[in-house]
Amino acid sequence: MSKQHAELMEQKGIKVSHQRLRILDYLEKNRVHPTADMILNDLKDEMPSLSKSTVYKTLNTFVEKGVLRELTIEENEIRYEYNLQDHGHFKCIECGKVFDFEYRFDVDDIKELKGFRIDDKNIYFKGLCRDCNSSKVM
Amino acid sequence: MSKQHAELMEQKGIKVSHQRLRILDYLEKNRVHPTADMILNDLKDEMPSLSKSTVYKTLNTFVEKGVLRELTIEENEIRYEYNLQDHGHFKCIECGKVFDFEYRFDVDDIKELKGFRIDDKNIYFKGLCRDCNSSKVM
DNA sequence: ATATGTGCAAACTGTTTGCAGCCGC
DNA sequence: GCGGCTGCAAACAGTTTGCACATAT
Repeated sequence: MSKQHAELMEQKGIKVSHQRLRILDYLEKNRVHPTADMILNDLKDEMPSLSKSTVYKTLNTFVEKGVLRELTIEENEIRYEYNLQDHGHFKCIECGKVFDFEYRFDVDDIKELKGFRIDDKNIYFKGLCRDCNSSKVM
Repeated sequence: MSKQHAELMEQKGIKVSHQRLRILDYLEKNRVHPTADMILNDLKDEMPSLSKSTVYKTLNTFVEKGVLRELTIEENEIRYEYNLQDHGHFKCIECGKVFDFEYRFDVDDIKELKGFRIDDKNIYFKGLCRDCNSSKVM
């Protein structure tokens, strides 16, 4: 919903613009952890003048202001997601899809990290998703 | 120890060469999860003719053959480590150091991943390490 | 002699930056 | 009219690639 997103931006001190709204709407709808390039390509159909630099700058702004989260799953690309809640990711090496999962991880148990301040937790697995795994077996 | 590394390479079907030995020795000694660039810079003092492409090609060979592990902590660089054992990483956003830690993570508990085949687990946190954290408090 | 590892430079890719022009308040 | 967002093109950085030469067996 554009209206809620406009409010969200104002709360976070981000100037509302057409491009920014569309990018945020896109990320809310397309929860596939897209890269900047995917976002650009998809939005270009409806907004032919949209530029690469606007997409990158916008995404960086959103990440800085805590509206989006950046994911490092592959080393050569940044993926973005709307879901700010703590959760893990699973990337299927066959079909390329990225799945979310919930986890419980007791950080206090880890003796090596006593006294550390943990700001950001990142957990991702790779392998075969259910569909790709079962079609492999057959 | 170069000799053990030479044997290891032979076991894994990697031809032994001077450059490859030195790079592997370096990674065994310098357990700081270096990037290709750090390795190149450090080794260039003793081996001025060593080239970027040799370092990259060698590291890729080692990763393919399972001698080294690749880490994705930052999205714009690949780090390498000699330690193949399953463990987590913590990167301090202040001093930049990367710490290892052991974890227990029961994957069978995760309902979203039932039926998935998990090949690779990757866990990394960011924040302040003990030293940087305590100097912040003061 | 042959196979393959090495080193140089150029190509590639995702991301960032500088700057002129445009838009909304 | 002003601030700042947008879009273009160029710059950048890490990585990969093509190719000629060097090297070891």
